[in-house]
Amino acid sequence: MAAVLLIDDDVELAGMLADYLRRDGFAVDLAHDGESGVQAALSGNFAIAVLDVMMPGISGIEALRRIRAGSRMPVLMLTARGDDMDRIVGLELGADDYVPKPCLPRELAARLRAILRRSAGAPQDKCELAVGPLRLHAAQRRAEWRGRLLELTSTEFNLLEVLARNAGRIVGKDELSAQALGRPLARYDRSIDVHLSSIRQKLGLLDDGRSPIQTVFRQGYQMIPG
Amino acid sequence: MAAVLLIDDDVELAGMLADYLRRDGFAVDLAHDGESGVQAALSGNFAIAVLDVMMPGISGIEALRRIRAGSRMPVLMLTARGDDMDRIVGLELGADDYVPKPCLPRELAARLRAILRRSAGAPQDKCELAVGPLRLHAAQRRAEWRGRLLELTSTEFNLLEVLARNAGRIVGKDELSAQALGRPLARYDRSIDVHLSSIRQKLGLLDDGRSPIQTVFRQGYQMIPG
DNA sequence: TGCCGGGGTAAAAGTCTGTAAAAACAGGGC
DNA sequence: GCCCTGTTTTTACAGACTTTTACCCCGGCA
Repeated sequence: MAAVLLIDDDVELAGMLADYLRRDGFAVDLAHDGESGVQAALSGNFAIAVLDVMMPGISGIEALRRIRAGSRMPVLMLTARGDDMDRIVGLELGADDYVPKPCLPRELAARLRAILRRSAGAPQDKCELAVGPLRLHAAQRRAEWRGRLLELTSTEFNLLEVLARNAGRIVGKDELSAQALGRPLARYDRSIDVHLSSIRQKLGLLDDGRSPIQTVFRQGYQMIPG
Repeated sequence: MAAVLLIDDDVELAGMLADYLRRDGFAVDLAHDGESGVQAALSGNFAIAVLDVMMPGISGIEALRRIRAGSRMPVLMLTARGDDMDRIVGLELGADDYVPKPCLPRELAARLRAILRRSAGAPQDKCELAVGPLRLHAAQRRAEWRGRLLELTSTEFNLLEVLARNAGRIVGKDELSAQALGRPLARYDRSIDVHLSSIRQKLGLLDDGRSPIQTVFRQGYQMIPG
């Protein structure tokens, strides 16, 4: 069934939760520290991650930030009760839900199912995207151009993905910054332009000699649909 | 980029949602009661409205009814969880989606994007436009004249597109400015004239030696259909 | 005829974008 | 901790695009 990644340093508690979830029909893998958790989350093998906020080493917040730098997978955070600070910071970083800890396994399972149901409905996630000569495997973060594997950095992939998902529509720089860089666009910020420049170099041209990503002066960029 | 109108009497919650949406790349304006919300929605300045069902004064349902009386803009409703009654009534009135409240900002953003994507696709004027020797592929921002690719700047393309969509009709400068430049026409503004001039140079003449874009003194410009 | 409000267009002025290169950052190994 | 390496952001400047300015023409009207 759904593959869940449970990231929690408390080995015993995590084990218990995992058992319950497995009995409930989930496939569960464990990570007991932030480092390996982030790595596993980015492997693309999980449908959702459950992340403990309080961990030695990288905190849950930091782990979430790193996951979000490379993936939009759903993340549910386990947080100390009433810890609003974390809640707000986490929301900005794009956590999908919170469950106060200690929690009832049954509630956790219910929330997981709710999130999965939601994200299955949202046309956002992970199938495969093809736009003209470009193919994106969002779940694996792989991109091909005319069948050749593209060597993109993480940010470049994010940008390309946002543009591809909105192919045919003009996407503003502010939106690109928010979605691909995870921060609002500041005045005089040229990051988007610079990354776009390198993406264009790596891609190449369309059959008619134009760039697959068009600049619309003062409005943004638009990927040409296929 | 996309302009969102958020109508909710809970000032604090609305403010938080607005902040999140702005960080996510939306342009957000707020209305804190139904009256002003409906008015703003009908101003035509927003791509989508988010409407709280529970409000003092006019309810969300009534607000939706009034908006629908004057506009077909997308409307997303925030509704108390499980409030099926409202859901059904709202659906009949033509709401585009529901999000249970309290809601996760991230989910709201995702749904907004989904609706906008849908409604961008719906008016399928995206396909091809042919006016005389001119062919326009709006979704690809591509223009051909007698089969040859035209090298137009962004603004030139916008102008040409507006004229082509209204081929045979006189389009006023104020309308051209609003649609192609995205701002109202100011006194002494000659931008339209200048861009038209360069478009004419890039196009060339019709078979009968006239310009494909005619000037109608004091009224505007007209593309010759055919 | 001479003035006036428009429009055509070249060129100046002001903005925005492309891109190379430097600087700042982050992760991994020692 | 410190260095090495690859990535992201900032900086700088050149070039492209848009808007403003200026000057010319046209036609209507007193």
